[in-house]
Amino acid sequence: MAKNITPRKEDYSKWYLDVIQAGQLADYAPVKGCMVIRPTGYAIWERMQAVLDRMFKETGHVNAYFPVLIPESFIKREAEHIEGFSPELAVVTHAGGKELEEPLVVRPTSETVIGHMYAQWIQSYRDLPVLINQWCNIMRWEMRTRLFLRTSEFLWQEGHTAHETPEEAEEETRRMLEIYRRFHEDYLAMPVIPGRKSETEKFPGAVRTYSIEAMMQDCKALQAGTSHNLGQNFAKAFDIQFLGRDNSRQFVHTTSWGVSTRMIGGLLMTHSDDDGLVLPPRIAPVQVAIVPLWQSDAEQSEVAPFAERVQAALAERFDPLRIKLDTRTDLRPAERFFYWVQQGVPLRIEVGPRDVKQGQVMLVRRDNRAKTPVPIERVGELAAEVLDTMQADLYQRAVDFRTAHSHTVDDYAEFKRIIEGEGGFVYAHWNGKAETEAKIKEETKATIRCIPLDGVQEQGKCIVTGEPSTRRVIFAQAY
RNA sequence: CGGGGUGUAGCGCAGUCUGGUAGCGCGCCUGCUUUGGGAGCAGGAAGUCGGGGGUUCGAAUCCCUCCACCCCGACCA
Repeated sequence: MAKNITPRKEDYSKWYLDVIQAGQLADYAPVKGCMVIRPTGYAIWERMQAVLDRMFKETGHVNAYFPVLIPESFIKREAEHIEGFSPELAVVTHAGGKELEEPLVVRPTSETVIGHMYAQWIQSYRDLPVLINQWCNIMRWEMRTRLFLRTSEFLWQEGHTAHETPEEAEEETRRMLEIYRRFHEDYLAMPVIPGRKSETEKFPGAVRTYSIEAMMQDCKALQAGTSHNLGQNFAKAFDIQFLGRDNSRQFVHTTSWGVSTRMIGGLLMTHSDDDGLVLPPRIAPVQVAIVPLWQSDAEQSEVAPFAERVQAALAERFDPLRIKLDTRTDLRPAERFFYWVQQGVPLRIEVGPRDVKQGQVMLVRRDNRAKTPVPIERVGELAAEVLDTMQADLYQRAVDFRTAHSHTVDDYAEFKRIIEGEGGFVYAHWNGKAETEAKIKEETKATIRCIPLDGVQEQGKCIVTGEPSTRRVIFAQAY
């Protein structure tokens, strides 16, 4: 049984790696900073993809694919973009046995190459909006890496849209942020705070960057998704012009938005415990594991068909591919139980000779280990109920955790005490200046996570300089 | 790039100071007993001790050199 249900804050990094190992999700690759995602880890990504892809399509987006190699000159076209990305580019200089005339950059993001294509595709306002998404891998040669949270190569989706007016672009940027919020809260059971990034933290080349910010179990913040209003910056750099309704040539307004395999890391650091993964039912690749128990052949002949009946009953209500019947005989029951615990499967159904006699099965929740005997006639219905409850409980538990570690602070000394102590989110007034932000980061390692969208207007004084401020921003140490 | 640390069996480590037959735990293989919460007993396989050079009768251990990785900063979805 679990000795520690919530991970210890000290050596949280080690705990995190242990969870990944326990769940057999990923390994470090031979190339520094890159990772191999194993089938169990990839299945989680596939679930995320499936749900998000549907949400994108419901909002009118379509998928396409652009090349992994980008001419170096493309990256250089937008001044902020090249400045932001050049330190972390991987560059191909040789191919076909000789040196290339122009080096090719392994995409760190695709605004440039997509902008290049949009310039050719878009001629008229009738061509707008363009609403394209791409599922792909990208590479950013980060100095320090961490499985899922920050690897040199990672999988993500990047949406790139082009619009006729600034209003439409802003609306799109906010719409996609809202989709990310819904996905995280409804599926991943991760409460997030949607907000705007400060100038310092925004995407290189963006006019405005929005993000959703989550709190991990060690009270550090994780930027879980971003949505950028790129204004006309990339349109001007790549000459994406169209003939408007008034017969004038205009630059389009573009957006980009993305979430990545980092979400898997965030999921682990939100819900998992010392025994391994805890996956919310709606995102879990395997929702139910049925573990039949028998010793003798006689017991097997009773229990096996009973377990299959359970499987069939569940298949009527759940995706059959997300139900596993664990008939392994080379592992003892305790080992099979623990295997599914480590994998984070939300619901385990134990079926033994005692249950068969009573016409029942035992439902066991992953998160709180609660066991409930249920009659086989109602197993599908009650399993679904337990999963719904568990989904809601996980979300509420995360909300409560975040609430317990959020503070409203007006005094810089207290600010420092909290940030350097237990950590968490600190809501404080700020004068809006980058130098103040830099000073706070320098002194406390805390950065402005976001300016919350639902923040209230109030008169206050900057926590450092005492200058007037009209709204609070969220400070936290971040991954 | 700055500061700190580690390279010994698949994984985690001891042994290094004080040179003398390569060790422990987990995992793996075989057999028996177990089996409603991470098994027990017995047997077994597996290591050019990060690479190269030097000192020595003899080097995982001492010296020189190179390499790799990890942690803390700067960078970041």
